[in-house]
Amino acid sequence: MDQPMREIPAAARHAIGELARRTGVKATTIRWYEQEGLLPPPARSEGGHRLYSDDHLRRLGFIRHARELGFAMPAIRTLLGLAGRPREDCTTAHALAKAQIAEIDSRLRRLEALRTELAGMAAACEGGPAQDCRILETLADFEHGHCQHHEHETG
Amino acid sequence: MDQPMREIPAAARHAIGELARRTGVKATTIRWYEQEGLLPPPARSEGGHRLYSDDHLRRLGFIRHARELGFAMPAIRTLLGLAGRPREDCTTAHALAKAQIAEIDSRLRRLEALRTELAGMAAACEGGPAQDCRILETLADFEHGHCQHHEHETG
DNA sequence: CTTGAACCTCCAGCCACTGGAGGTCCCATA
DNA sequence: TATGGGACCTCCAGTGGCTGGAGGTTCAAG
Repeated sequence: MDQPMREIPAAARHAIGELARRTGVKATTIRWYEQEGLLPPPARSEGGHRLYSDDHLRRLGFIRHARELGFAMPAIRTLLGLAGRPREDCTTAHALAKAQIAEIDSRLRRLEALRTELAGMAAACEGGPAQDCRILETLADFEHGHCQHHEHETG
Repeated sequence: MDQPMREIPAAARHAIGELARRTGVKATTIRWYEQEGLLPPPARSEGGHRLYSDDHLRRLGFIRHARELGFAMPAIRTLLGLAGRPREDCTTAHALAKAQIAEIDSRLRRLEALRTELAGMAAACEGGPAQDCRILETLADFEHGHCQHHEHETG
């Protein structure tokens, strides 16, 4: 009997392109994460190519997932740190998640308001020359809503 | 009788700070708009301070309003151009507004999905040590959703 | 005339990457 | 073993839409 069990998976070596393919994070971005200290520097081949372990793969997946959920980099750093200290209480993670939800809620409200206003503008416009266009008119009404919504989001 | 009518309002001169106060756009941003060609260079005082006309004020209001609605700079340039050619058909404005609505709709859908996932994570976590934290667990599940949502928005 | 707020220019920095230039390495096939 | 071409390397500049600071000048009120 051969003994394939001795090959522990965590030691597998993956090129950057493979990591990119498997996580959906571009190779350039992976290198940038390394530079920023989010991902530890991997081993290198003799020629200098990066060789990643399964730990790298997992960590990168964690980062990607957190990014997709809209967590900012500082929050991700915190979460990564916490994930690496399993005995610590997870209150921080909880707080970060709640803050993220609150952030998303505020964006949702803002976007819904924008949507309503845009839809109103678009519906009011009946075509024809620009001088009669309700869209342009509404935009030009610069006094409008000046004090109502100065929470800025840009979209 | 004096003749105050001769003082046409469009010729009034406003300092950059006044423009900033009245439009809610910071002075630095106003200067930057000028640099980017969104706002024409205003007159200057002898000492070099910018002196804006009411036309500037209106144009800046237009820009601010469009920005608040989430239009990107290129779209704003187009809208400004259109607003300056009143005889032209406003189809372009209509199309831009519709595109903006579509963009907002897509962001809304994405944010709603994120909200759902985050809320689920937060609800599943019952506190305790990080090693049992469902939030961290979910984040670490890097295979998760890899193929479902690769429209990226980052929140 | 003095004060100090407002203004000026220039330039660097923010976030989270992205892309290009110019070169090197790896490995599958002939 | 040679070769071709794709994957990889580093370095650096650019993206959008501003923002802030340094260091100096001007303006208007008192």
